[in-house]
Amino acid sequence: MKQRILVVDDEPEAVELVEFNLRQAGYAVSTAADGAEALKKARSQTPDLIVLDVMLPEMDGFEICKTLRLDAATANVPIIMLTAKAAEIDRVLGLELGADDYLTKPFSPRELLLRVKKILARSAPQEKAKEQLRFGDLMIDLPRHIATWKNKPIELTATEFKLLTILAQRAGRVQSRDQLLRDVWEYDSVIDTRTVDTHMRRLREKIGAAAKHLDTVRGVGYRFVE
Amino acid sequence: MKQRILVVDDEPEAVELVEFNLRQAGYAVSTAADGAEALKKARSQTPDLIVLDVMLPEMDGFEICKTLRLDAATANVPIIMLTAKAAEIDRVLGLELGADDYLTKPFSPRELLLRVKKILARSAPQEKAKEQLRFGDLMIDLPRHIATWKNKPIELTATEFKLLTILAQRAGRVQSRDQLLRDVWEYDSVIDTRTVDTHMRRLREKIGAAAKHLDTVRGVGYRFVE
DNA sequence: AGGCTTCGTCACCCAATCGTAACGCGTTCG
DNA sequence: CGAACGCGTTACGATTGGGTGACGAAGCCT
Repeated sequence: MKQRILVVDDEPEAVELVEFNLRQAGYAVSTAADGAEALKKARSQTPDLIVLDVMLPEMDGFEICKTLRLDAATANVPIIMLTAKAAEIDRVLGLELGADDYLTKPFSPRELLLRVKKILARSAPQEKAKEQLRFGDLMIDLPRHIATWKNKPIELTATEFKLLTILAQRAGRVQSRDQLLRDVWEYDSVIDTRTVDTHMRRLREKIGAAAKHLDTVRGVGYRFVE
Repeated sequence: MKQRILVVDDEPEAVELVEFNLRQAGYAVSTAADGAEALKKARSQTPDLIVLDVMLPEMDGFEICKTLRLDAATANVPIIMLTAKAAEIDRVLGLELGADDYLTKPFSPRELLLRVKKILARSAPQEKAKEQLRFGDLMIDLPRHIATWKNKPIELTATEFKLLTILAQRAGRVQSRDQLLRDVWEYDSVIDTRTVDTHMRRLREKIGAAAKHLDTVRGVGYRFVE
C-alpha cells in the first residue's frame, strides 16, 4: 500500500513540481492550496506526511502546523515545511512548532525526496500493527487498555473495552450478536445473545457522545461507523 | 548531567566556533582534528552526538561514519555531517551512510543548535529509559538496584524491585499476570497467578505514596501510570 | 543450628461486574 | 389495524476478581 503525502502550496507550479516528483517516487499525493483545505484533507485522509509551504494566503504555514498538532487525529503526522525566506526566524519557528524538517526554496526535487524518504523511514516502524485506533475524537489504545474521547479518558470494564475494540477493528462491517459473543466472550459461550444488548447499552452510556459511532442494524447486529 | 558532543573538524577556527556555541548552550564538548582521534574519543567517551566534518585529511567523514556504525559501542550515536560542498551527492551519501542530519557550510550557529537540539530530543528519552527511570518523586536506578521516593531509599526485595522495574519500563501499558510471571519470574514458572497479587500488595505497602502509580485494571492486569 | 528475611500458597471477604429476566416502545408484517 | 418482533432500558441476584491477612517452606546470615 502506497504511503500518502499531502502537499500544501498556493502556487500551482510549485505544487505540480512536487507532486510529479513524489508520484514518480511511488507515493500517493493529495494537494491543497490553502489552510482550510489543508486542515480538512489532513483530518479526513490522515496522510503519512505533509509538505507544507509557509507562505500561504489567509492562514500561513505556522498556523496550520499549530492547528494540526492540536488535533489528536493529526498530531503525529510528520511535517516538512517549505520556506522561500532564508530568514532564520522562520526556520526556528518551523522546527519549534513541531515540524519535522524544512527546506528552503529553491530546493532540488532530489533533496526533497531525500528528506521525505528519511522522515517516512523514521516514522514507518512506529506504525505498530494497529495498537492504537483513532476515529475523530475517539481513541482506543490497546496496550494501555485505555479509551479516550477528546483526550478525556473513558472508564470501561474489561468486557466493554473488548467489545468496543472488536467493533472498532471491524469498523463499517456489521457484526452479528453470535459473532460478537464468539469474539468478545471467547467461543464456547453458552450465553444469551441478549447479553450483548445490555453491554452495548452500558457501553453507549459510558462513551457518551462517541456513541454515535455505534450503529444498531435491526435484525442483524451492530456496526461501528466512522 | 550534561550531554556530551564530539566535534570533529581539522580547521581550528571552525572547531572553535562550534565548540563555543555548543558550550554556550550547555553541552559538554570534546573535539578531534582527524579520523583517528575521532574514532578513539568516540569509542572511549561514547558521546551523545557527533558533529562530523566531511573534509578531513587522511580518513574523510564518510569513512569515519561507516567505521563508527560498525562498532557496537558507537553504532547508535547520532551523527550530524558538515560539508563545504553543496554538491548533492555528498548529502545523499551522508544520509545513506547513516548520518542523522547534515549542514552545508557556511551555516549559522543558531541553525546548528537547532539541529543538535532536535536530534538529541529524539534520542535522549530512549537512552534514559535504560539506566534510570523517574516518575515525579519516584526514581528507579537499574544498575544500582535502588529505588527512592523523594530521595529517600525504599527497601525492596529482589522480586519486588524487578516487578516494579518491569512495570515502570512498560509505563502506561497494561501487563497481564501471565505476562508479569514470564518477565519477572522468568518463563517456565509454574506459579499461581495470584502470587502476583501478593507481591503487588507488598510492593504497594513498601513504596507508600508512590503506590498511586500502580494501577489495577480489573480483569486484565496491572499498569504503571505516570 | 537458630533466627531472620523472603517467597509462594491458601482462605476469606467485599465490591465491581456480569448475565438474565421483565417491561416498554417503536417497527414490521400479515 | 393489531399482533408479533426487535431492541432499549431497568432492575436484581449471582459470580468473579482482587485486596488482605496468615502460614509454612526455603534461603541467608550470623
